[in-house]
Amino acid sequence: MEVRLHNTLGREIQVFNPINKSEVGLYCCGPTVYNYAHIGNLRTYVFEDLLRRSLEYAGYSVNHVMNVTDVGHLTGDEDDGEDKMEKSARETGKTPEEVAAFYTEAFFTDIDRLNIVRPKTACVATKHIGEMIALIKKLEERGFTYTSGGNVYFDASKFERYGEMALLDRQKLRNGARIEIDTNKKNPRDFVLWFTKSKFENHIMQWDSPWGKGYPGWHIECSAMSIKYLGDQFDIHCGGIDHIPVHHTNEIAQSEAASGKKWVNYWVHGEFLLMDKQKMAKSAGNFLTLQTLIDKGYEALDYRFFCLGGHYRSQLVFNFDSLDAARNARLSLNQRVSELKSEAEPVAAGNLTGRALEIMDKFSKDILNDLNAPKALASMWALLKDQDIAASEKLGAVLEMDRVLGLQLDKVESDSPELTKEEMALINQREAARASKDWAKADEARDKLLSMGIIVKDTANGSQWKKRL
RNA sequence: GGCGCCGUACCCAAGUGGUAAGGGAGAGGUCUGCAAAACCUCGAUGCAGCGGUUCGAAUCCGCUCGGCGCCUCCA
Repeated sequence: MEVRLHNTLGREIQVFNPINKSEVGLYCCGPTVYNYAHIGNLRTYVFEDLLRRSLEYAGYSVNHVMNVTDVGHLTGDEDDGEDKMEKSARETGKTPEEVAAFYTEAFFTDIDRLNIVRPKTACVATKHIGEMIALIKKLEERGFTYTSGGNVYFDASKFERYGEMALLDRQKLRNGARIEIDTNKKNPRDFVLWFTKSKFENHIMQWDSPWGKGYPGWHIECSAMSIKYLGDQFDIHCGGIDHIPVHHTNEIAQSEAASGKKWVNYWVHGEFLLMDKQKMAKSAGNFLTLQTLIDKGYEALDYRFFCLGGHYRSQLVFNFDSLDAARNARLSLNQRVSELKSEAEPVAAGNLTGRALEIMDKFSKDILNDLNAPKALASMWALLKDQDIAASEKLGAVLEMDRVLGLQLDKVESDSPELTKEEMALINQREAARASKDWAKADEARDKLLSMGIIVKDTANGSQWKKRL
């Protein structure tokens, strides 16, 4: 099946053609583990998971690599010049290593709860300092660097296509609009590859290098690690839209300057989650974590479902009314799947026929056309609500869809639970009360069953029951 | 100041030239002892506003209004 993706290089939807027909190289920018991920960050990982699952759905094997940044970089707008990792460490009384370990674990807990498939390789920055130094040396040998004020800089003027993806040439950049200008730079677009002159005192995390003891610049780790695990040319690199102008621009410059080749063929970027019409950001203090949602009684998958309701390239407005809508919709979805499971065995995806096959094909076409999850979900509802499709076909199709959607429909229990003796006794008591028209007693039994998680419904064929999902 | 983008029903949200997907909430109905669930029906003659192009525009162009992001912390 053909996959189409919006490529930031060229700003258009393109047919995806991998370098290697069987395996796709996919690099996703990962977390900086100095704090919890917020749900805006997690939206991007849900999008990347949708991308990975879609590629696998289309028949590709995906070599998925993600970095874990445990080297701190500069803090926020009210920058006091401190390293994020070390700031967090100081505030919590831990070492940077302990901080990294704690938030790395928290991050993977979150993505597991969201049913995001873990990357095949999660590479840690501090374990790849050697590769970073080697890459900087290569850039130095090829004449793309200079040293100033003790730091090694990338000379952007030496790389002709600098800023091409971000369309920087069309912009009249306002230098230092938001940050302090580094007077060591020859050109505002230059960036640090290796620091030896720390702006901050007593920097804990430092390594020996040919340029002196110090630590790497922000961008070099992604280039060094992606090249190590995926080669100096690979298929897809993704991340948040905010990375286009700086981080990814600089990554492209240093990677292509080092190899002399085009580095990445497709750049795919996810849009922001908005909170009260503003971007959700740690620095703005308006962020929510997944755990906060769970503490409020939502499930992680409710948030995943919410994310799938919007297209990854559109800003998505978060509020609790919308999250409630997602939760209710998912509850209804699970109920339907549960009922289908009690009625029939799923038809294998390859054996779908008729209307179910038609809907399945539309679903595939939409999801593989730049990951249009909202359209795909509409197909899913069309399938489930169709009166003429057999339960076995519906179940087979919806489970196939869930390979991409990742809503754990395979784990939904069949809607014919075994009851305990006590529960069964209550059912029988209620039936007896109903037979003698003792409605108060019957309702009491129903309420008690409900409190035990059993929903009773009366049909023409007698009472039926199901577990509350 | 420059650049990128958005404005679709009560809410969220698809739709980039052919006559408005889907979800949630809501209303009415069937069924029921009552519920619940399920199912049926209803819901924008309209896509921020005003012009223009076109046989035809939410979709293209212009202007106006409103909003978001970026311009080296950022998903």
